[in-house]
Amino acid sequence: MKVGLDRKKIVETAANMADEKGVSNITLKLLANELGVKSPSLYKHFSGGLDELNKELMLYGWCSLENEITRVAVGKAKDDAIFAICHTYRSFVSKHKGLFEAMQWYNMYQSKEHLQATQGTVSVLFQVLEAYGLTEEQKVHIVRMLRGFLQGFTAIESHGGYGNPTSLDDTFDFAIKTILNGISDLQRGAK
Amino acid sequence: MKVGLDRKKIVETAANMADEKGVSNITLKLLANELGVKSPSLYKHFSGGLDELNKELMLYGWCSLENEITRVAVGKAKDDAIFAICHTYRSFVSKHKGLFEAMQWYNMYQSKEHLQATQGTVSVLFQVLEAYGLTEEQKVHIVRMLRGFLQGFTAIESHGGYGNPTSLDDTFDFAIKTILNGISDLQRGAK
DNA sequence: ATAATATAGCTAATGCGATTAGCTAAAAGA
DNA sequence: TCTTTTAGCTAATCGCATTAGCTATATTAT
Repeated sequence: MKVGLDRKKIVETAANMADEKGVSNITLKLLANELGVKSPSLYKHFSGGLDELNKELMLYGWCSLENEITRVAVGKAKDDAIFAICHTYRSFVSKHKGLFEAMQWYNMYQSKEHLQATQGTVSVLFQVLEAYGLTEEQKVHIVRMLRGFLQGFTAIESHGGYGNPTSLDDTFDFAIKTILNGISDLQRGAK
Repeated sequence: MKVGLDRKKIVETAANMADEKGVSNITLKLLANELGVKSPSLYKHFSGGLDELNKELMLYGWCSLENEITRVAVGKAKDDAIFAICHTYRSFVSKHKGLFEAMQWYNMYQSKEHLQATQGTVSVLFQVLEAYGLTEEQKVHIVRMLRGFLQGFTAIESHGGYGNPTSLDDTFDFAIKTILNGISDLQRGAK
């Protein structure tokens, strides 16, 4: 007793468990067990129970992704930076399938707090886009397209939804290149 | 008693319920209630219980989407057809947020049967791409990119994840156009 | 038409995990 | 040292999924 838990330790353990067993298979009982504690004790740290834990898991996931992305984008610009960010995103998802599932649940928990969750990641993208001399609106389109593609592609990939034997790496790079071309077109004012 | 249920009626009711309350809030109790029956009775139609129901929900969703997409693509070719398909996909999701959630769960249920679920939708896309004279591999890349973008964009949109006031319609059309440009580049053999 | 069989739906019972209530002892502070 | 907080515990409640076994309606065969 008096194990000395805190929210951080709990969330991290839950994140690992999510990656191992899938986020929907996390139970307070299992989690408590893993932490050497009984399940009701977790309410001392998460009064909102399982719901609150899932919310924290989501925030934790986006925060981790933001950190990885920010780190990899340091010292890179333009297409280089975008490539690096996209690859980091994809590899993050492949390493954290369970956590990524939780990250997509910012539906159940809609509020400013949760909209902000993705904000960090989004703002890194915006910052990189500064270098291209686009209008605000154009940047918004690009960021949204990138986010949409990244989330969809990685979700499908991590669920084994792409059946064809063709290389997924090639598809991924092709897609990024296509989006980068879209940026070029905007720069040179193509319709 | 002897209400005369069948799987179809149950799945359709569940689909509506998913769209109203969210797929995670479907309980056999509520569903049975809605159908004028007690929850254990549902096991006579779905021996696998809630799991099997969710699986059927997923299959039903992809099948519905495939139908809508196929119907709208009749008599259209190339960019026209792709635009129409994408818009249909997006509007399907906005009309069926709950069902769409279920459709994304083809992870829990991975098997050939479930990989086939998306197959119908995918093959419509392939068919449309025939007209562009691309290689098999190029078609695979395009289809994957389209699927990734469509799923990600609509998921984020339906969760209210795009916070900016800029028009989402514009972003959507911009993205499709960008992908269509990618097709053109492939045709003319751009690097 | 009648008897035999199958089955949709029901009630009662089980089980499990989330959550709540109330207790206790370790830790922090006056 | 005395008080207060609080992390963790046990016991109890609740709701929902699921199972077991019953019954009456349909269906099929005779």
